[in-house]
Formats: sequence, structure tokens, C-alpha cells
Amino acid sequence: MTVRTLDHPTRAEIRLEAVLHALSDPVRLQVVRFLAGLAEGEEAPCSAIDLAVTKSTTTHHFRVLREAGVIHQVYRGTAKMTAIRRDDLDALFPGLLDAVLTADATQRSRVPVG
Amino acid sequence: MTVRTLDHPTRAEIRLEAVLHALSDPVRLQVVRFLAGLAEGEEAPCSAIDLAVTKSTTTHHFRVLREAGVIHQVYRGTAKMTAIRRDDLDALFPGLLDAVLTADATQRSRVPVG
DNA sequence: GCCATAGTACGGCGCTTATCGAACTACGAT
DNA sequence: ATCGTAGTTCGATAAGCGCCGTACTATGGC
Repeated sequence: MTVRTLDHPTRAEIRLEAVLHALSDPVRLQVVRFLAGLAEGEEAPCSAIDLAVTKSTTTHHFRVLREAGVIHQVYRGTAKMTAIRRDDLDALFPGLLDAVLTADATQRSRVPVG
Repeated sequence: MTVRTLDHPTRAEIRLEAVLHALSDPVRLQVVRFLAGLAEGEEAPCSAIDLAVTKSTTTHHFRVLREAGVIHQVYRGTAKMTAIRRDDLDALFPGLLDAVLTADATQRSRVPVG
């Protein structure tokens, strides 16, 4: 049995390019949109989000987000709870996450797809 | 002789994911940083920016930025003048470009590299 | 112990990307 | 017309990405 720990970059290790890259995929943007809609600090299991991809692809996307520093994940029983790292992102890159979320919302209202 | 016209997405065609992807590369971020530092509407030839890649790679990166709608390019004589599409980006995604530029500046002051 | 549920790991497939060098085109100046 | 400068185009390569299915592991409940 493994300890099932997950590597996260520290706040100082988070790189803007990695964050932008993580956010540039529609599936991952959907995850972030969902997590950002939760209450402050609230977590959700991967399975709470209905993604149009298989489980293994889901795992891949969550890893990209986690390794970029966008989300934080911890194991709780059989679930893996995920939360957005809003405080870290806001501290490092003020306004960035909000601008992306607003831009995403605007775009989705212009082009009602996905 | 070709007319040497360049295809640009219209404002409505600009997609957030494409913009984020375009900005997620260090070389392209350097280009955007440079262009954003110019006066409103001011243009610069590709050669004005000292990129650590070859000319053909430079052409590639400028095309990615142009096709994403981040920059506007027009031929003037032998040069190809480039300007950032600040008005379009600001109209579509308010605060996004500024947040990215600020984030980039902050990160560069934290980690003085590149 | 056994099973169901939640997620991981592995290997693979097809596509895209970042990069290069070398040959080419367009334009301005001489 | 020749030359130089600016940028393009054309392979090519090596790496990465998004996606899948299958087999696996971990946890909790029966």
C-alpha cells in the first residue's frame, strides 16, 4: 500500500506559463469553472464533474491542473477531493483567475456550446 | 508576386482557449510583453525583438499569435509590422491581458530569468 | 473475505508543437 | 540588374498532448 500522497508545486514554484497552458484546454477549463463555482475552500471529487472523456483521460487532465498549481487534491477514502488554489493564484497573479473565468463566461454566453 | 495579405480572426472569432494557449509559451510571452510596452497602436517589425530562436521559428510563433487574435500584422515594404490587438482583447476579455502582463512582470521580478 | 466504487498506470495511436537548416521570395537601395 | 535585408516555405525531427482501452490498486461496505 502506498501512502497515496500527491505532489503539488509550492506557491513559489507555480509558473505562469504552466497555468496558462493548463487553462488553455476546454476540458480543464470546464473543471476550473466548476471548482470556481463552489464555496470558498469547498472540495469536490473528480466524479462530481461530468466530463465528456474517459476516466483515464480525466486523471490526465486533473494531473495537468495539479502539477501546474491550479488545483489541490487530497485523498479522502476512495475519493480524491479537488479544490481550486484560489488563494495561491490570487496572491501570485492578481486578477488572472477572475479574468479567465469572466472571459470564459462571456465567451460561453456569446457562443453557447460545450 | 503575391498580394501578401495576412489572415486575422475577426474579433468575434477570437477564442479564449487559443489566446491562453498562445500566451503559454515563453517566446510568445516575450513578444507580447514587448508589444504591450509600445505606445498605443504602435507597431514593430519582427526583427525588433531579440528572440533566442531562429528566423523560421520566429515566423512560427508570430503566426500562432496572429491566428489566435493576439496580434495584428501588416506588410510595410520589406518589414512585417506587428501590433498587439489590445482593443479587441480588452473588449472580449476585460482585464485578461493586463492580468497576464502583470503576472508575467511579477514572476520575472521574483525569478529573474529569461 | 468479497464486491463495488473511485481512481491510477501502462501502452499505444494519431495529431500537434517547437525547433532547426536550407532554399526561397519580396522589397528597397545602390 | 545586383545586392542585402526581412521574412517565408519546406521538409525533417524530436517531443509532447489528448485520447482511448485494459489491467490494476486502494478504500469502504457487506
